[in-house]
Amino acid sequence: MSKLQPVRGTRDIYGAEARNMAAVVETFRRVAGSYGFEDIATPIFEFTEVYKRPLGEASDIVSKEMYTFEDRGGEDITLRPEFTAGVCRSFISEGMQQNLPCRLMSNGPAFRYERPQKGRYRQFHQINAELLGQDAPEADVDIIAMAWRLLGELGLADKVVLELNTLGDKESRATYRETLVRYFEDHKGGLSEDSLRRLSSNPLRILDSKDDADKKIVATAPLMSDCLNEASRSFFERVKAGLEAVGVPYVHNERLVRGMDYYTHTAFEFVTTELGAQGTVLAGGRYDGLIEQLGGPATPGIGWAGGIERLAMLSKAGKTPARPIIIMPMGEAATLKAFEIAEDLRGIGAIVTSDRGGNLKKRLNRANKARARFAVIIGEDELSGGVVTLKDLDNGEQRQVSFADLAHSVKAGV
RNA sequence: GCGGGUAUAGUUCAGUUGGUUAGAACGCCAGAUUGUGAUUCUGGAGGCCGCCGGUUCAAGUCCGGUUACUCGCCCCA
Repeated sequence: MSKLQPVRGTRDIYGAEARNMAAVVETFRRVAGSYGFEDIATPIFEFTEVYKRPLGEASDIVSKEMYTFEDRGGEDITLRPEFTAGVCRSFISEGMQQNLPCRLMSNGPAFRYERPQKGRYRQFHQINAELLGQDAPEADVDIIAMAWRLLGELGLADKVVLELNTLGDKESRATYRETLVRYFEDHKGGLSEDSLRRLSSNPLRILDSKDDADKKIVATAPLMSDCLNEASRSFFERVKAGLEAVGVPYVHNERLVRGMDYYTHTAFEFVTTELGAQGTVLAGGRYDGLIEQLGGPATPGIGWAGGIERLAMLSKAGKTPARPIIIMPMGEAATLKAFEIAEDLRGIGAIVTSDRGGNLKKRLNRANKARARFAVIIGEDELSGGVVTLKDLDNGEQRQVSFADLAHSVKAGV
């Protein structure tokens, strides 16, 4: 008996989980707003080329994780696997270079065909921030400080560590890559199968390997910091100095690399040990060549993305909604009057629903399950007397209150 | 794509060395009040034991396959 269930790697989000995720998004929008970021909502699918080119043909995302299909018009379409490329496409399409810098925030689903795991889904949700048009390292500091503030407001300052690294500019990165490949070629015999594959596809990734044999070789591998040219070195120094000035703690992790090809200079990850293998909760970096690569005007950029599910699992920031008031009209005339009463109570900010079904016993029972604070009972007796019966569901006490006094009584918490 | 674990009621789980009508708790429904809940009492509904096949006189239980979930690898938010 195959049950009707959501597609593998997708799921229904409701209840406490939905509240926690909504709280992450709300906090993000408020915090990013305070740094001058404004909303942008780009389509959740784009022409495949938009993702393929910047991410790199050989990247895992492009080579095996994208949801790509041909639509009915024969267009090659891909569901967004990440936000940055789409936002940059939008920047170009809309001619935003006229008004730099752009501070753009967005949130929503992204799609990757991966094996699901705790904190990893095929449809997952991200918050995303991009700062376009500033090439100074202080922009990196701004955007990382914003992430740190967000994490703090989510109560995660103690659960998360900022790991920071630089990939250098194009030139430094190329030099390092060569140096590294040469080193690993000399130690080929000891490398794991995965790392041998990475040697040709993404040698920097080997630095991040969890294989014990690899780790030994990596331990004595040449460092990025030894291959940085002067410009890259001073860029990184200014990022670090800025972070210290603004009070964001970090650790320099020489082994931190990025999956996407388009990153340059600053790369960072906020990681936690509380989510098993999916420890990265928010990550990003600088991507100075990306917009040009997509065919736009050369424009520097830096941004990050945070996993909403992962942040929500850690922070549990969602609040249970305020307790409702439930109106229980008995009879036709009372039912009509109840509409008016309900609207009055909503007018003072209360959460109000009406329960018109079944006997009073059933309705009170349901009210109890709904965590209701008050029941407002209105039958023929009440109606003719111009009152309602206001019942406090915590202590069981009830009394008659006139229509005119009801809102006031409820507000006073009586 | 690769490896480990799990699959029994709406939910969380029991279920002996294979043995006949598969259980508990919570939840749900009804009754004990005709206009008074959350407590209490009584009763009830709800399971092709994930699916397919094999071994056996006999399978929820053993074996194989499959699917889903889950943990890890890969990769990533």
